[in-house]
Amino acid sequence: MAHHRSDVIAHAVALLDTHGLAALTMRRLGAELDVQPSAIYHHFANKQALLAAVADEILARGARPREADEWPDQLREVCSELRHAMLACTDGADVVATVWAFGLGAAAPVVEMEKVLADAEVPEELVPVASRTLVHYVFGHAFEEQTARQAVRLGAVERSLESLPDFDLGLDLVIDGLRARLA
Amino acid sequence: MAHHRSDVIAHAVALLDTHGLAALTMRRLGAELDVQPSAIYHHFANKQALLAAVADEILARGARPREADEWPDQLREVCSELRHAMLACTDGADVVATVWAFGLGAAAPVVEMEKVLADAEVPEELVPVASRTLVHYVFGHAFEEQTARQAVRLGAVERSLESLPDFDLGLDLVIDGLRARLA
DNA sequence: GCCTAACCTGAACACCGTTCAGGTCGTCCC
DNA sequence: GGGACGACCTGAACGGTGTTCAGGTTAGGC
Repeated sequence: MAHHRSDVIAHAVALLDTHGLAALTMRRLGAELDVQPSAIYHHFANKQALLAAVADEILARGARPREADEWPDQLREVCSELRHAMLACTDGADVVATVWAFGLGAAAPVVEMEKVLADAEVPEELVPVASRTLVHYVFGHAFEEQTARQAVRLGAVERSLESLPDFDLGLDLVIDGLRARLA
Repeated sequence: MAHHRSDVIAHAVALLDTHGLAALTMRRLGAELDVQPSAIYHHFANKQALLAAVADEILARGARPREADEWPDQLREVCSELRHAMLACTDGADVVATVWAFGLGAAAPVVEMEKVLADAEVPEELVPVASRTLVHYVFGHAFEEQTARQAVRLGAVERSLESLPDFDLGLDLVIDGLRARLA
């Protein structure tokens, strides 16, 4: 039975979630689809392109309605959605952050942040600075949390998970800095 | 002629810098040292341990004297040193950030940041939040800058490098947020 | 009923990290 | 002088990896 591109993505996300990024192999994904590994190359030019699609799918699955009126809460909404979408899937932060850094996908959250900032009358030259600072914070926090949790689970390293700083507190730090810049 | 652990690290950093992370292979490193790949395992338990040592070496090479008196400038000094150390070596940000996230090394900058913050009478519960926010920002910014630059150089993606936000501006955003929290 | 496009096969290529039994060599101690 | 020991290395192998390619199958539109 023939598969579509979306089938491949769905199976890739499932494989990623259940067995982690290391298990997301062309061979294993092929086996999961009951297909030769080379068949996947009919749908994606290479593994990077597959991962880009996977990252976009992870973000799409985490979409939540927008409800806030004020820009600080709007930023919190976007950042929180981004964070939860990545944490909802094993190694999600790694995949999304890498794909985004390469400029291959996962761009939607940053675009939305820049729109919120522009609507809030943040000076034009400050918009990219603020959006990047926010997204770097969200990626860094999620990546560290997910990686540390996994390192502990695998027993690779002894490290207290209690020391992980609170997400919202750090986010408010950046938002406060932005607010101070607007006054 | 027999090599020491430090020889292996030096050659690994050189290989990383000249040909990038993808070329930092046990086989290639062995060839560079005129030695079988398996010989490296006499010095390091596995590649992760090698990379941890490489990350520490990258940071050590970027060390610069401390001159600032006030805590905001002290933070800028530490962050700037960390950033430049990573950018000085091809894929340096990737290596250092990954090693740090796994808790295998590259911890010195964060320790120093926490000391600066504690000495500045930042509330105890805010110290880890602030240090993590800063380090996530520095890692994220450096990683994006290095990755984007490489993606463009390889022609993998069309993307303007002009849109990269200024490092110091974003850093000041976080420091301002911290300052507001102290008042 | 043919043709085209989508989808897939199966084998191969050139790598990768890692393991292991064994070998060499210098240094220290008796 | 001789033996033990530790550091360092060999060479082959194992079980993976992403990717390529010529060719095969099959479903749908004209």
